[in-house]
Amino acid sequence: MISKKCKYALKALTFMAKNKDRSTPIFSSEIASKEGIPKKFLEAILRELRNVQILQSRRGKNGGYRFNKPPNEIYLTEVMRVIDGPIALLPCVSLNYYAPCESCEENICSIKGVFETVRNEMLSILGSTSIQSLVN
Amino acid sequence: MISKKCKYALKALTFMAKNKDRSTPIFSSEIASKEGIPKKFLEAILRELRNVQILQSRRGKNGGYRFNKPPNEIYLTEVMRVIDGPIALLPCVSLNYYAPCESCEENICSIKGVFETVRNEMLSILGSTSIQSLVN
DNA sequence: ACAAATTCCTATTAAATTTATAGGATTAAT
DNA sequence: ATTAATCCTATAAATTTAATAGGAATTTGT
Repeated sequence: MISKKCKYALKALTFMAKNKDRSTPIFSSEIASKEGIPKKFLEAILRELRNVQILQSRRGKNGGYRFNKPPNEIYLTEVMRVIDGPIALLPCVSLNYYAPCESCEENICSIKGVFETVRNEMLSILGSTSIQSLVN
Repeated sequence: MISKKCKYALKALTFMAKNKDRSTPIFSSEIASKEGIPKKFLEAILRELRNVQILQSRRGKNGGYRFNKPPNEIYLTEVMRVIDGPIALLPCVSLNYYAPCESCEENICSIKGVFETVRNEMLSILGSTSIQSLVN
C-alpha cells in the first residue's frame, strides 16, 4: 500500500497538470479544497515536492506552486520515492533504499529472487508512467 | 514493503518445505532458531497460518506444525494476504480487500488505472510462485 | 500418575509510522 | 499597511508493527 500522503501527492500533481497554463502558480488551498486534502497536510507535501525540484513555489500574495519540470518528465517512481521511500517490497531488493536483511545468510535468501522480479515489474510500469499521462 | 511478520511467514514456510518428510511435524522453536525469528512472534504467525488451513498443528510433546496442503499449491499471494492484507497499492484497486476512496469522484479517479496495472502484474508473479518453488 | 515438551491463548507494551493540527514567521503584491 | 500566500517548527492523536509475558491446554513417554 502507498500512504494517503503519497496518494495526495499524486492527486495534487495530476490536478496541477490538468491546468494548461504552466506559468501562473496554483494555490495549495485550491488543490486542497478541490481534491479533498487537509490543507496544512498538503502544504507540507507540496513543500517536499519543491525541495526535490519537482515543483517551484512563490510566496506572498498571488504566490503558489507550479511545475519545475514538465509533468511528462515526472514519473510516478520519483514521486513515490520522495514521499514514501522504497518501492520494492523488501529492503534488500531496493535500488534506492537498499538495506541488508539482518538475519539473511549471505546470498542464499530464499525469498529474495521473486521480490526482485516484482520490483522490476513495478519499476517498469511506475517508471514509465508520467504525471502528464494520468491526465490524458 | 511487506512487514517483517510476512517475511517471517514466508521464511518459515520455505524452511518447512525444505524438509522432504511431510508427515512428521516441525517445532516452531526449531524454525525460530534456524531462521532467526523471535520465538513467541513466530508462534503467533504459525497459528494464523494454521487458522487458514495452510498448516496443520499437533499439540503436546512431539507436536509441531506440518503442511495441510502441498507447498507447491501454496502461492505467495495467499500467505501475503493472510499476514499483511491487501497486495494492491491502493484500497480501491484491491480484489480481496477493496475499500472505496473517500473523496475520489466516482469513476474518474486519475491514478486508479495505473495502480490496477501494477496490481495485475504483482498478482501475476506472486500468484504463480509457490512456496515449493522458492526451495528449488 | 506424572514429568516434559509442545501448541494455544490473552493481555500488554514499546517503538515506529501515519495522519494530521496549531500557531505563527516570512514574503510579496496592492 | 493590508492582505494573502508559502514556510517552518512543534506537537499530538491514532494506528500499526513488532514484539514480550505468563500461563493454560494438550499430548507423549516413563
